[in-house]
Amino acid sequence: MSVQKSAAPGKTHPDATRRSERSRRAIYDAALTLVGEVGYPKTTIEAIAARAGVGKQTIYRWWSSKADVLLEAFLDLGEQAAQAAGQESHAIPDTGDLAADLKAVLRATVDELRDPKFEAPSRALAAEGVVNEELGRVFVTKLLEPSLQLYVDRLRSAQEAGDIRPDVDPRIALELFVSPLAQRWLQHTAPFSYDYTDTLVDYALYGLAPR
Amino acid sequence: MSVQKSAAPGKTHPDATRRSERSRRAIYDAALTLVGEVGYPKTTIEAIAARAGVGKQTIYRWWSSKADVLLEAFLDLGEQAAQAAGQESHAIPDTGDLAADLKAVLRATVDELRDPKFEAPSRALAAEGVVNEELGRVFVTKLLEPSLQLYVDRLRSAQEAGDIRPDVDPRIALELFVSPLAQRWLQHTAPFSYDYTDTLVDYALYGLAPR
Amino acid sequence: MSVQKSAAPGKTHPDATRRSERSRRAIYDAALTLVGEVGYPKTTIEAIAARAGVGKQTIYRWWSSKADVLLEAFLDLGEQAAQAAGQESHAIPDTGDLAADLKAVLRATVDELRDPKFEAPSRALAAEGVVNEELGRVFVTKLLEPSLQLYVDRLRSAQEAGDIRPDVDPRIALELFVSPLAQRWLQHTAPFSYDYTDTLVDYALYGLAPR
Amino acid sequence: MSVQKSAAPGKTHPDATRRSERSRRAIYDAALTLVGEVGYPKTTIEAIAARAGVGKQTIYRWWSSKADVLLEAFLDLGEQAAQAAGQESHAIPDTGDLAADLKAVLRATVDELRDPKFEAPSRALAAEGVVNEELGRVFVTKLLEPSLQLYVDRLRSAQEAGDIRPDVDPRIALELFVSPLAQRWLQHTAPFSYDYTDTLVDYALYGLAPR
DNA sequence: ACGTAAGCGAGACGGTACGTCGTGTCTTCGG
DNA sequence: CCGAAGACACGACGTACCGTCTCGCTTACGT
Repeated sequence: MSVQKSAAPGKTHPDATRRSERSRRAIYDAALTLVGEVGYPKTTIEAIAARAGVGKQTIYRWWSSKADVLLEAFLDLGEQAAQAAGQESHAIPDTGDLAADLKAVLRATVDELRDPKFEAPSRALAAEGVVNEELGRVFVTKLLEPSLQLYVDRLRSAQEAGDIRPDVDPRIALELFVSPLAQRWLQHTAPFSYDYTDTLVDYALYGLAPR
Repeated sequence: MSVQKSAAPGKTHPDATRRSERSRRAIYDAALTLVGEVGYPKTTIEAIAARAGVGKQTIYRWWSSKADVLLEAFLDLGEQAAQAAGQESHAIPDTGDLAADLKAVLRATVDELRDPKFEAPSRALAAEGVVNEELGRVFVTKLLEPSLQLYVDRLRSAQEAGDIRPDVDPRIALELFVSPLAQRWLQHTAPFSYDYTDTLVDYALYGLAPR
Repeated sequence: MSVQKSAAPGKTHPDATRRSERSRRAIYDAALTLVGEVGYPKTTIEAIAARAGVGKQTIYRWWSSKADVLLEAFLDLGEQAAQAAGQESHAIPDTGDLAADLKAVLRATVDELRDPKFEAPSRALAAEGVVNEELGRVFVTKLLEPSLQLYVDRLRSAQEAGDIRPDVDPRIALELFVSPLAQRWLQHTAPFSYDYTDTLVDYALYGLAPR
Repeated sequence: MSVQKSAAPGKTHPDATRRSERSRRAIYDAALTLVGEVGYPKTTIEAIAARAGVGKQTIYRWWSSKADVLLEAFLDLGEQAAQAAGQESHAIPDTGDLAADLKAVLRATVDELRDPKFEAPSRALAAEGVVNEELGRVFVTKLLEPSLQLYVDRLRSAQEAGDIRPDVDPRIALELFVSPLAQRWLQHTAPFSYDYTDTLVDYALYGLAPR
């Protein structure tokens, strides 16, 4: 996968120093636009090349598949957004009130998942990752886990403050409220709302059984 | 979508009474087999037709897409499995020990998700459902929700027994342990084990905060 | 070929006495109309059946091919025209002036060949006959030769009158003026006119060499 | 039609300078071979492509129809034969004896029409030309008329020599012996022989009426 | 008069070929 | 010497007809 940093053992990339930055950007833009317009399955490499004003070979030279192009385009989009947002931290706030902090972050996540600009490509990537293990691995590693790690950090801090039982595994704990939201979004099993995410946090923190 | 009960407003199906049961079965078998053998993306309608000994048109006559064929084939597989299992109830056991009951069911689910016979087609359908809302809707309605309803029933019973707080919404509550498992399976975010599902049940029932 | 009267040695026709005259007529009409409208190659048996309000099998029951249907339809058209024209003889007039008689008949032929009602089907049949020897044989036997025989008769009469050399073979002689006209019509090698057919008769009767 | 020289007003051909000569030749060969083997109607574009080891698209890129492919293949065959024959003139011999010269050429024509190598494709093209005016036009222009022009030349020479009446139109005169032969061949109206063509020349030159 | 067997309209079926589109490779040519 | 342009072999698409095969349903015999 092109995303890897280390040199692939097989055929290596051409000289990256001579690469046209112009083309790279145009391809990212075209790919994201097309996925938004016609959906992932109808987005073709030929169309991306045509829209980007680029030869097909220029795409095949640097990426191995449509999914690969889109994945890098999406990563790039994220980086750009991050830079645009300046140094605004992605860390989860730590006001001392764990429930409130988690609810706030999940509400922000709800908003983000509803942003149509991100929806089409991220949904496409998630779907491809379900079926294509290689891409899925990269998707999780590069995009998903870094986000989840923020929850791990906040939960550890809560453990130190005594708000979470010390024997709880934060990496599993975060799934109690993150995964339900993810599933509702991915599989349209049910709509989501602020109320819903708030409830998730309450249930997760205090459990279902009577205290 | 062929799965719909109501007559479609657009072009209607041909006379279903004259339909060849033989062909229908052969197509289901071929579709499931091929998805298992070469994966969903490389499964083509031409190959299904050839393998089933059927004209392509016979597929296009009754289904609107590859995804539609596979969905029905999978539904049919489920029905057959259900019938084969006779009246053996799918209900979640109710021994009075809620945690034990849930852990047992989730362990069984883990086993099922690992069964390669079911994995390829269900993964394919789930992925398609992520990106194709119409199919996703049917997938959820016909396959997912009926299974989830069983948890709702068991949780309600637990509420009556006083094992779950009465103000808890069972439909949301079940997501605390089902969705994390689903996400690990779908997105390969992390491997799953009996330990993991046991932990999920414990966290969900008793919460993360100190009691 | 269905046109044959004698029972074919192989599979025999179904009971002809129960045949639906209504369907037969409707099929002839539909076939001729369609050939006129969309041309022979785009005329399909399915379309003929649909247009005639007839099941496909009713066509396959009585005819062996599209060409066969059209041939019979055209023969029937000719018979109908003949009957409509009453007993008006098709014989070539014999006024005693051979050249004038031939010119008159050829002028009538020119008119007929230009009648669009006849053009499409007869052109289609002629073309099919070029490539399909079996049909070509029937076409020539049933349609072409009977017409040519009329010229043979007239030329023989002229031989008796001393207007044609007695050693001339009339069957060959008629081709001197009939075939050129046929070729111009069939192959669009050149347009035809009354002048042209008059010239043909003159050349044929008196030769090219100085007298 | 691809044969046209002028740029078509509609969609234009792709860049002809990059065209694969190899493919072109292989397609010609495959087309002619297949027409010879299975006949024109059973010759499919798919089969031509497969036999030629070529993608279907490469055929559709350069030709508009099966007939068009075959026409060019046949024209090419003629050109190759012409080149192979070197500068050997195609002109009709002029020994001074017009009748003998014509008889000789017609006898050669009879032989050529019987050559199975030429028969299948030329018959197929002629048939197609009967029904498809556009192709017919090209067929006549490129193949038929150039041959007929040779007769025009010889007849004019005969006129200068006084062997043909000066008021005779050579373009019409040649049809007296060429068209009958053509019709017998095309429509199987009757078999042909050297005797027959000899007779045609005699009748045509000296007429049917007593001298 | 009444089955019963045929022709009939209808149309689903297994196939073949169509003409188009996209893939990934390869070659040509211009900046 | 990279990159745009695009021709190429390949293969799947979804459609159109082919010719065969049931389906009921008349319709007309032959007992």
